[in-house]
Amino acid sequence: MPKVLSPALSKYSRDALSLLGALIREARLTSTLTTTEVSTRAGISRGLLQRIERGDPGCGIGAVFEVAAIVGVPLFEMDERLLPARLARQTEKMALLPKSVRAPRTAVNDDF
Amino acid sequence: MPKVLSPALSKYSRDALSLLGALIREARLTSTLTTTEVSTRAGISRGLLQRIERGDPGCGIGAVFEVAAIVGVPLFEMDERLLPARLARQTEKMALLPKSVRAPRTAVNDDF
DNA sequence: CCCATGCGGCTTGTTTATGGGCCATTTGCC
DNA sequence: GGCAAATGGCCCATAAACAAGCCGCATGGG
Repeated sequence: MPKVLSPALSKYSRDALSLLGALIREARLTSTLTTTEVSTRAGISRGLLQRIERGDPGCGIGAVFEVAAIVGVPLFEMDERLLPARLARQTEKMALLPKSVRAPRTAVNDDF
Repeated sequence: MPKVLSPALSKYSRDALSLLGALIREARLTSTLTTTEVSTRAGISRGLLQRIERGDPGCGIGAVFEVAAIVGVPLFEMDERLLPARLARQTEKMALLPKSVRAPRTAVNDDF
């Protein structure tokens, strides 16, 4: 018995996935790199690269990011050099907020 | 006998993963949502959400994007409403480039 | 037009992630 | 300080991703 079918991603997520895949494919073709080339560099199989370019939600995010990096698709609309600094800043911010959240009465309970 | 250990992601990818996880966690805490809350809404387990916030490369990209969407982390530094149009434009562009690439002599063979 | 080659899809076996449970610890509100 | 709740970590069974190899078809250069 199959079970209920994965809850289905939101349209936003699916669109984002498709877009990322398309950007990767475009970057690869523009660079004149074959699927074999890129997949080998990324340390993944050619089949997985195809799924990534197709926008398959099941792909490991590590593999996707790695491929994006290889073909030159910026992950955060941000230069590669800036990322470490950005991460450092973010990490600092994290220290300032609470480690855990407290139950808000009931979700959005503003009936007063 | 194990095998060689996954090729290890590039620093860029690892940083990007960590940053995304941190952004998600920040957004969740800011919204006062518990891990259980968010994971339930995303249709994933609490454990997976924890790995996502930790920046685990093995997480399915679909799950990560879905969580990001739920807590409100913009995937492409772009408003949710703009995504479909952006995807459409990209899709059009894709039609214009070659479906396959031709072998570049030999990698970067410009010894003339 | 012909051919080499890139590509997409499929199958199979194995590795791996995921879900669900549980516990110990930390955290923040009262 | 006390306590309920949130978090993080671990284990196990199952489902799923992944690699590898093969195919025929499409494609673009010569």
